[in-house]
Amino acid sequence: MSLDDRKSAILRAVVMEYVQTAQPVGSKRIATRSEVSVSPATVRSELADLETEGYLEQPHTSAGRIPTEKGYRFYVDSMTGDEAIDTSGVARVSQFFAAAHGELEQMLRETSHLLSTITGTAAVVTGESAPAATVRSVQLVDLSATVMMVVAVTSAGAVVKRTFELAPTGVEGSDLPSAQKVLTDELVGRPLAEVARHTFDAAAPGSTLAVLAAAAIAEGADAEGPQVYVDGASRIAHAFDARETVEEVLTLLERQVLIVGLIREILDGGLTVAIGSETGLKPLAECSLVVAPYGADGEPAGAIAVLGPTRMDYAGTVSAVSEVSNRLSRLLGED
Amino acid sequence: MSLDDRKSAILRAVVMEYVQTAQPVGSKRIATRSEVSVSPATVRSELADLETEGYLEQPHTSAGRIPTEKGYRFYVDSMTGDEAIDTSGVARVSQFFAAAHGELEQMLRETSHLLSTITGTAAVVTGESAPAATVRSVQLVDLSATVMMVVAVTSAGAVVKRTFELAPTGVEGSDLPSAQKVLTDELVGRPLAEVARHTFDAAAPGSTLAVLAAAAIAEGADAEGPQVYVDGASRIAHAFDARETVEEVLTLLERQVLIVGLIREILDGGLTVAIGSETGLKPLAECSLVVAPYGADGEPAGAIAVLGPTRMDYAGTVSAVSEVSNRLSRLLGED
DNA sequence: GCTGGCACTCGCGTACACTGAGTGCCAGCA
DNA sequence: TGCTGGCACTCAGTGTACGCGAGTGCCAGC
Repeated sequence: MSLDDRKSAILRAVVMEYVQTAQPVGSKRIATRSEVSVSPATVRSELADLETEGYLEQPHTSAGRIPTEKGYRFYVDSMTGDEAIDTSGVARVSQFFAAAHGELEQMLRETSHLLSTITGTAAVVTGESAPAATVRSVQLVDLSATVMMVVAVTSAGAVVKRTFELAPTGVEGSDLPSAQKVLTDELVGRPLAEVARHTFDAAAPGSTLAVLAAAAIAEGADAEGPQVYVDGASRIAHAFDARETVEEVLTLLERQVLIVGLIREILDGGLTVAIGSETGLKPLAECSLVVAPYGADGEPAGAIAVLGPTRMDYAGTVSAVSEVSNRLSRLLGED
Repeated sequence: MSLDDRKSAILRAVVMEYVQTAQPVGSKRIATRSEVSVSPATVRSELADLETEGYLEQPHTSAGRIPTEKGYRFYVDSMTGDEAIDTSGVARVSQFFAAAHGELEQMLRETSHLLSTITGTAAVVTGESAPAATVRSVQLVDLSATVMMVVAVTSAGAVVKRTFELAPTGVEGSDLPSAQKVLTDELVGRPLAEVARHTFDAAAPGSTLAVLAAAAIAEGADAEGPQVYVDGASRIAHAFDARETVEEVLTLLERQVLIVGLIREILDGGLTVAIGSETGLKPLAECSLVVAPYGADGEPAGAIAVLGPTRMDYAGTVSAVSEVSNRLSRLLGED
């Protein structure tokens, strides 16, 4: 069911006005906007239609209209990309990525901060999942007589580390050099996910220590958990009146596994907007999520997301997320 | 200025009652508690005294009393350790540390979660500061033709990593083995803080690459930032009515550098309680902070802290923080 | 088909009285 | 001297009444 031009313009005007003022918007205010040049009475008639069609709702009889999820959805779907181009936001993104350097993790952390600052709400950046990468280097380090640490670097530049105890197993720490050689020879080049089930030649010197170390790497990779960088959670407190809502949303943001799953669920090839119940989570009934993947050369490496109230600046947020995702992908592609 | 027994008992009763109910407490309720067996009129007279002495205040004339910072301070100073022993909390701490194993970082993260769950408010765990440790191992890894990564492990088991580019410097990646040897020979055993100003023999093969790598390590150690694990920030939303306060406190919790500085500032050898303005930060005017150091064999390794409203369960929180700090220290001492 | 006009609805803010928890003070009692 | 019951007083919070005004739906007329 599509809307005629005037209805569409009015609906879009309602959304923009409501997003900006957080107040139910009435016919008079719409009529004075430039997009529609008709009288308030005409607008009222259109508003009534839009309400019966489910795009708008009235908090109470004598109030203006506010968009429903369906209304926001129409607005988002009808965005052309040229509304409210926040040049300062884009400029900040450019500036950030021009100056970006150094560690991937730190950069992702800063990216989430950037997104949060630009959009004025909470931002999440997801790092790549480790298991896909291959082992690039393995290093054994003895921390004490009985404790060893194994550090593996993956082709993606991620570091997996884990300490393990020698004492209960009776393995000699003096096997370190030979175990080091076994590990390097046998694991480098293999996918991280295969390390757990790799079998070593039991006859080779240092192989028992190598087995322990390999197991530790596998454990470390599992325990690592998802890489998630959340920033601007405090801004959620700004967005909602009900402290209960604030608490629920914040709690969700703390459950990183949930967030990662949610983003993965919503992600759909490109930039996606999930509005209210579309997120599939009860605590997010009043929230919207804008997600986009990033990665070099079409290989998805992770995702960036912005979480705000349904009443959010979709145009600005989408352009910010899109810009960050593009620049981030390009940067990764350079390496 | 010390208080006589009855005044002290009444003040303590007011604090306990207010912490529990969040309501200004009146003379009648105090009189019906078991600690004091006098009439409400007598209690009123004492309350009036306590108010003029600055331990209590009245929100308005016809309301009960609530403790001032001075009142809370007296209460905390007069705690003997045997009030409201939350056995279930201590049991959970025991259980947690009995099952604890594996990576230090992950354990600290889980520790902050534990503290937050037990105390019902926000918890912070600080990791050790890297610069103090010495270098235990250095590993060079080539990620691509032009990008290298250097990974250093410290004696404390911390990993410092950093990528750096070869391209602009014209350094050959083929020098890797010799640079690896130079780095290992010259850096292992030295404090991490000294790596930045170490000079290499320019004549040695691979020394230019080694210089780059050493600089990268130093950068990585700096960029690492403080290790901070915050959990239960969402519970702050529960503690305050004013969304403004919530936002300020949450923002503070996001500024990890601030938190670390704050904790270091407050920490004073042992378990310390900072009440309201004692924290020295405006946004925390209505908060209290319970901090305690941990570390093996008297060597401080970090700190744990609980951040809640001034109206918090001091007895329970102090016992939880104390228990966690002890168990954590003991666990670290075992290694 | 758009518009101005009109009657209607209803949330919100103000005013006001009432209630009740809690206080300070005082006279009397042990 | 110190505790207690009694009493007048204060004042936040609550409920009711009411006018205002923003906003609506409907309709006759251009």
